[in-house]
Amino acid sequence: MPTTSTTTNKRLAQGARSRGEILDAAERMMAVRGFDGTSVADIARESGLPNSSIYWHFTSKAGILAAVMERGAERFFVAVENPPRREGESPRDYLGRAMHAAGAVLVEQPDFLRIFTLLTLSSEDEDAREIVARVRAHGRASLVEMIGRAFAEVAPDRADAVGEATADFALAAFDGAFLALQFTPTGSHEQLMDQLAGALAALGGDALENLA
Amino acid sequence: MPTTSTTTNKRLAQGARSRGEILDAAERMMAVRGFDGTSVADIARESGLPNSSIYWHFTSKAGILAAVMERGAERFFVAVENPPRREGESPRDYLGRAMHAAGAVLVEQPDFLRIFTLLTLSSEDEDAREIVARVRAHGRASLVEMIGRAFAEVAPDRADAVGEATADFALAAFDGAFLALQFTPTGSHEQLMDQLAGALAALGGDALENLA
Amino acid sequence: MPTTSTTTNKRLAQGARSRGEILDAAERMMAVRGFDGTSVADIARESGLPNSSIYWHFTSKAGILAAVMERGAERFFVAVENPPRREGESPRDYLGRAMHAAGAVLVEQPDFLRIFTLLTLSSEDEDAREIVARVRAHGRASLVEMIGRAFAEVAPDRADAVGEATADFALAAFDGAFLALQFTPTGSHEQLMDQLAGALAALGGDALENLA
Amino acid sequence: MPTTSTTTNKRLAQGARSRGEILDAAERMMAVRGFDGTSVADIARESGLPNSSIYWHFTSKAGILAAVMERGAERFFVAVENPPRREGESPRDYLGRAMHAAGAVLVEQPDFLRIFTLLTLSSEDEDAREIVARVRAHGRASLVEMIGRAFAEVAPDRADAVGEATADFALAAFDGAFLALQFTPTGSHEQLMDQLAGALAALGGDALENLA
DNA sequence: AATGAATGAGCATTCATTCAT
DNA sequence: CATGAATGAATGCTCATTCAT
Repeated sequence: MPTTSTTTNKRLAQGARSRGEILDAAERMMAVRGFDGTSVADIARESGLPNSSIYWHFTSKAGILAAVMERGAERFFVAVENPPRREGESPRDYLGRAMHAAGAVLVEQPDFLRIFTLLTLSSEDEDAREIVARVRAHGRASLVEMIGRAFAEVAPDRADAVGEATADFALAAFDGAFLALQFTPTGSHEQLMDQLAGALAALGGDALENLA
Repeated sequence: MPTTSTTTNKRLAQGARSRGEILDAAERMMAVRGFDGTSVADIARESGLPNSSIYWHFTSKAGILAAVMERGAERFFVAVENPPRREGESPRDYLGRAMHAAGAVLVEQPDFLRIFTLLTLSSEDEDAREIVARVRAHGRASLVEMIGRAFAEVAPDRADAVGEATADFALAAFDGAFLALQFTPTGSHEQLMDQLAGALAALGGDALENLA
Repeated sequence: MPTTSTTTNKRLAQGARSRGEILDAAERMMAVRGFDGTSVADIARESGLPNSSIYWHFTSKAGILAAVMERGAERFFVAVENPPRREGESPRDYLGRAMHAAGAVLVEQPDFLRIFTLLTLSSEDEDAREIVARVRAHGRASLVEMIGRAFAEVAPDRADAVGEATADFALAAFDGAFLALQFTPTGSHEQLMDQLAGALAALGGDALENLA
Repeated sequence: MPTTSTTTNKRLAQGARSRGEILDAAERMMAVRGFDGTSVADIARESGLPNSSIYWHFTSKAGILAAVMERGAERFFVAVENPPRREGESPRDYLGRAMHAAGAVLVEQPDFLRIFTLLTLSSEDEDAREIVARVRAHGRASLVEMIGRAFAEVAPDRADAVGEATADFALAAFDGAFLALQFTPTGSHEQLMDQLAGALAALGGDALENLA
């Protein structure tokens, strides 16, 4: 593992570069072949570094996955910020805009999402489950906020409750859209996002009534 | 009159039983650890047969997966039959009933669906892709029919078009519901199915107007 | 193993046919891939019989080899009969004719000779060594006789001694010719045989003088 | 000035030593049991290194064979240098001396020659065939030169043609001598070499006349 | 900050052989 | 006369990991 001493910056820089290259290689390969299907030797070959150098930067293969996910989650969290609401905008219109923005992550970070989804399905590993839980919770929170913001004007008091009531459905549809895209890479995620916005507007309206 | 003696049949029957046990073991393990995470030795141990016996029944590890999927797909196709519509039933009500029935597969055949979803994400293999394609196509067709049936009374001429327009969204939401359930095994798939029915009723109504 | 009882001839005939097909398949494959390189499963596939049927006809894989060699040796012994001498024919001329005839075996029984040569090189096995010894001894004896016959007229009393003195060299050259042919299948074995006849005529002449 | 430190060299040297030991073990075993008859585990046991270490030094079992042959061919090429001719020496006498020297390789490099001959017989592999072709071509060229040198004085203009005309026969006899020695390890290769010299002197004389 | 060499455990697969039928 | 099913031992090879340098 790298020392934190104040040796020449060049070494530090080179170290960081190598680390990044390993993570890039690992992310690319694991997205395609999965965690088990990607060997440390594969990552070494892909990154151009010798096998053993990987163990200087990471303690284990699982450690690489953890680092890939950590970096990916960071980027993901940055990307899923909801847009501000425009005055007078209907819930349906806001949801359309926000969902469209959120959908960008489907095509911009497919590698991260593939590994993430694979992890959702196979994680017996404790560390992995924790990351999955954190990312899912964050994604859900973002959807809760999005839906809440959509209904903030028409029902300021019950907006949050509406978000809470429909977020799981929204998250499921979002996940499913990603899955569909994996199988049909040419598919239109934009139509799916738009339909999801429509669905949430309707479901939200229903929930609003039930909460009355 | 069969020429094969009863003694021969006994031998054959035992062979078929062994084959089935191998498939059971493989399905169970691959659903949990994935294809790469499941070794042939694992399957052997789980099925109680020696490693080499597996190769009497299947030509390769990939062949086991293919057989697991084939058998699973058959069972799946049997299970996803849509219920008949009741007279006077609203689209929303029929969709609620049908979706609820369809949702049963989520808890009844989780192993098959796990492997199937894993395969959707990682399949570079040609044979695997073909099975995935077949099952997805069948599932989608079933949803098209379900939605069409729901709107058959209110718009006999445009019912099929409505199904076609919303099936991809429905499929995505269905997939996503399964995914959510994998991460939160205690979650309520019934609520998700009910919300999906509501969403489809709304989206279907919209589509109906656009088609007018 | 087959019973020797007087059951219907049909069964016996079928048994013999199967046995022969196994031997044919084994000879073909072992000539190309060697003994170790040929699996029982290979022979089964090539002969069209199930794996286990082979063990009804032969006790072991080594037993198949033994049978292949036995049959091959029989055929070989039939083929290497030397032609009779013509009156007044010079040693060189007779050797030319006889060597040419003997050379036919090089192209007519290449499979047997390949396995035989392979066996010469690798045989640790006792049974194999014995067969090799028998065939080599027979081949050598045939050459002794050939050379003896060639010189029978010019030196009736020392002809056999001449054969004895040059047979090892003749055998070596013969073996080497076969080897060369394996590497260069298009090569001319006839020229080699003719040169061998010339060489033996010369060496025989020398030997004749030394024996005087 | 080499940049590699002495400590690094130590590591490298040990690696080279291990590689050599693997080759030694492989050569020894393959000469006795053939390529197929020698397992990687055998080589590992014989060399004292674990199975997996062999794969650090070589990419495959076939790669080991290739390396064994490469090294063996190099040594072989060094060993088969023909001696210079002495003034006034007869073709027969020179051939006797040269053939005797060449025959040394039969007892000094039996392992290489065994593997080489085995390869001649069984090589379907392309790389193997290439090495066999190279070694055979080199050996033949050496014999051409030997015979040419023998006749250089008595027929300076036709000496090369004589070599060319008899080299294939010489090569065959040489191969055959090796083969005979494998079957009868106690046999006298020296007598065979001497007879081969005699045969070549005679055949060469004939060829000389035909070329006149 | 890195890396060449090594290693024990495990991988998918094939082996020669057996045996109940 | 024949064979479907099975099996323990081995096959060539890859795995994640370690460590001296």
